[in-house]
Amino acid sequence: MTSIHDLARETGVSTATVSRALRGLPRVSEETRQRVMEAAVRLGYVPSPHAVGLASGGQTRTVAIVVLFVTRWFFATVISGAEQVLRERGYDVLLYNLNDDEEARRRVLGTHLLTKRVDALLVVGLGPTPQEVHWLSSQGMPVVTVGARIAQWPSVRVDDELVARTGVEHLLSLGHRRIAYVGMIHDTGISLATPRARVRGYRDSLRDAGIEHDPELELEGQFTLDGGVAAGRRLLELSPRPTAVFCASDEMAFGVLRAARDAGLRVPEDLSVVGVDDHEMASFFDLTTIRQPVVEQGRYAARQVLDLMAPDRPGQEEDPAVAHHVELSTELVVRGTTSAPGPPAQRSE
Amino acid sequence: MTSIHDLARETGVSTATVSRALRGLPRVSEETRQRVMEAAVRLGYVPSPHAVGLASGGQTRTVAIVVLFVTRWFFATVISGAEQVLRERGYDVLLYNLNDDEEARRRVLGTHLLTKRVDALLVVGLGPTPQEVHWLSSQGMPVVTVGARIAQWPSVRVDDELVARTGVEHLLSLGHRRIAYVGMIHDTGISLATPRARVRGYRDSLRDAGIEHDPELELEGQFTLDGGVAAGRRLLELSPRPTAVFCASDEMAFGVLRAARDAGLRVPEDLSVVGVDDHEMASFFDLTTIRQPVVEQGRYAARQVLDLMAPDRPGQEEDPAVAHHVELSTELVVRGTTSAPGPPAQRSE
DNA sequence: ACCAGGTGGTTGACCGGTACAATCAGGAGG
DNA sequence: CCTCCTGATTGTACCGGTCAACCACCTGGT
Repeated sequence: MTSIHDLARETGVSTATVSRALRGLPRVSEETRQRVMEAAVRLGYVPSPHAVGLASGGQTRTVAIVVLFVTRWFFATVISGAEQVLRERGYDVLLYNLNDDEEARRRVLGTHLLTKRVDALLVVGLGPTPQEVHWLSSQGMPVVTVGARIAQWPSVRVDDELVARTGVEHLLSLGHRRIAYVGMIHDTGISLATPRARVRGYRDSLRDAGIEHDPELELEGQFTLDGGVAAGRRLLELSPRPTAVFCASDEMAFGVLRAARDAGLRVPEDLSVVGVDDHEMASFFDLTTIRQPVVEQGRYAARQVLDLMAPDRPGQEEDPAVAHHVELSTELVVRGTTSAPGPPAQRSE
Repeated sequence: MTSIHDLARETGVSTATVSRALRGLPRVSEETRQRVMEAAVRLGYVPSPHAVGLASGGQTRTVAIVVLFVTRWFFATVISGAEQVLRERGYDVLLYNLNDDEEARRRVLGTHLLTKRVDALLVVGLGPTPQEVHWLSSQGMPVVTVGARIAQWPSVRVDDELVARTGVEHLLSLGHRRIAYVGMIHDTGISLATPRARVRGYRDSLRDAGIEHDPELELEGQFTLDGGVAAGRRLLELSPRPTAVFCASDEMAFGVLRAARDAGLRVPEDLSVVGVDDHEMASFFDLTTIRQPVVEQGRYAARQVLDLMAPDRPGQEEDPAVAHHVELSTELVVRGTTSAPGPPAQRSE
């Protein structure tokens, strides 16, 4: 590997001059700069990131993004939004895919990041434990969360409780009274703020409408297609059957639709279904859903991370002590999977 | 930030001893080691990756993965497979999402990677230009490709030509003669080996069956859902209509199914559809498809990358001069979207 | 003719570790 | 009692850059 010293020898100037020439700093004659540049290209010179980092204050120009599942549409989309704005600003993205592995989570949040390979951290969809929050803060690591609200850190999210209320109230307004919930009920170890807020919204809406809470109607869906199918099946075995289902994600809603179809039920006549996300396939299934801006959440979070790292920019006059929580708005998209409940006993058998 | 010097002062030993104590090297008394460890924890010591890298031969323990679209199921899944095995071995993943941006591709493959932030490179789904190949090779960068075969570099792929043949021959064997192709026809700038091989396989199968090649039946699908819908629509306006479609990806196949449904056609009676991938939603649509092992391709590629970086391991007796090309096997999964063509003129109008 | 000030460039001290040669203390062996 | 050996530890030269201080030279004002 050719180093800056080789270039210096080659062009007959000092390493300092080479360094400045290459970085376009002043105090280098145009002629020298040309010579250096030429030599750099000719010898295929590439600066060592380690040396650069060491010498100039330890920046890595890298941001870590921690997600639960890269393969899930929501996460992949957030990543894609964030990656784009980070790359535009010259930052690289280090990806940690926890894959629901508690052990991996511990290592990543506890030890690996601490190795300071990274200037900042973007946590998507999982709420770090207070311990981890404390640890990362004490290391001076700038962190932004997406989908979870930690007091100390800026966050970007949607109002998950409102999301659930919107969905459930849509169903209530159509006349449904027996409304099921498919989502995540029990924590699987990795604590998720989102599912919890959504159940809460669901329950509150029902309560506000004077409907008693029926634990039988709350099902585990794991936020996956298959989880949705399984939940859907169990749901349809109940009697009386619910007339509507609110699913905490579109993917689970797809699963429920499938289960309904398999059971020979008509949607929406026999069963209304609402999802959350406006997944790229939602319109495909003609699914009524609560749309949330996903790429935007990624973009926004990335910008917050950048702000965090460059605290003093002109025109920014905010109190740095107050973490900035952004809540993006959501929107009910009514499509074909919801309608008023059909006549209660129209099935033949 | 506390450095190794602070620890040395704190414990009253030299930095050299601290370094060895922390890394578990011999020639350090157990007692000293304990003292150092304790101090490290107490002061929240974290070694600087830059310093480590600089001092010990410039390794970064980071592998870059370059993909076209993180949001696409195939890519996300490959990433997830690769990330897992890399992380197990202590490597981090730097993600570059090209997002079909020719400019970004140039920067990443041409300049950014060269900054040597990375020990190796995993390229998924795009074939670097000969120039880029040469450039990266000359920099001594280990590269493995997924889905494209570059002579100089190891690769992991499926036989895309065979994939297409399998699909088309399945349709031929059912009696179809007028078979359309939906995939990518024209390069969008970023050169893709996969789509090209699949068209080739499609054409060859038809030729072998003595069917003349009809350019009207080859449609651009962009490998997306929407692209599939659009292609499907155009397809169904043709007359005579094709009786079957081979789609180069499941996502496009979903789109075609949608278009068919919208047009009031029955699948498979009026139109047979075959996809490629066995996408997680394929069984959902009851789609006949050619399954390819996706996570495995990621895993396998990651292992190859690791081998490339650790050339001499016991039990490895291969010729290093010969790049290793792995071809994983695929499998036709027959589901409900294919059948013999229906009676040619059974439609009423 | 002399000094202020700007340009083009050099030197050497870091940055935070690693690695290797040298040192040192404390038995074992002769 | 001296030599040799061994395990523990230290000193210090790197690794490949950046940065501040310093220098020589030239120009122009007075």
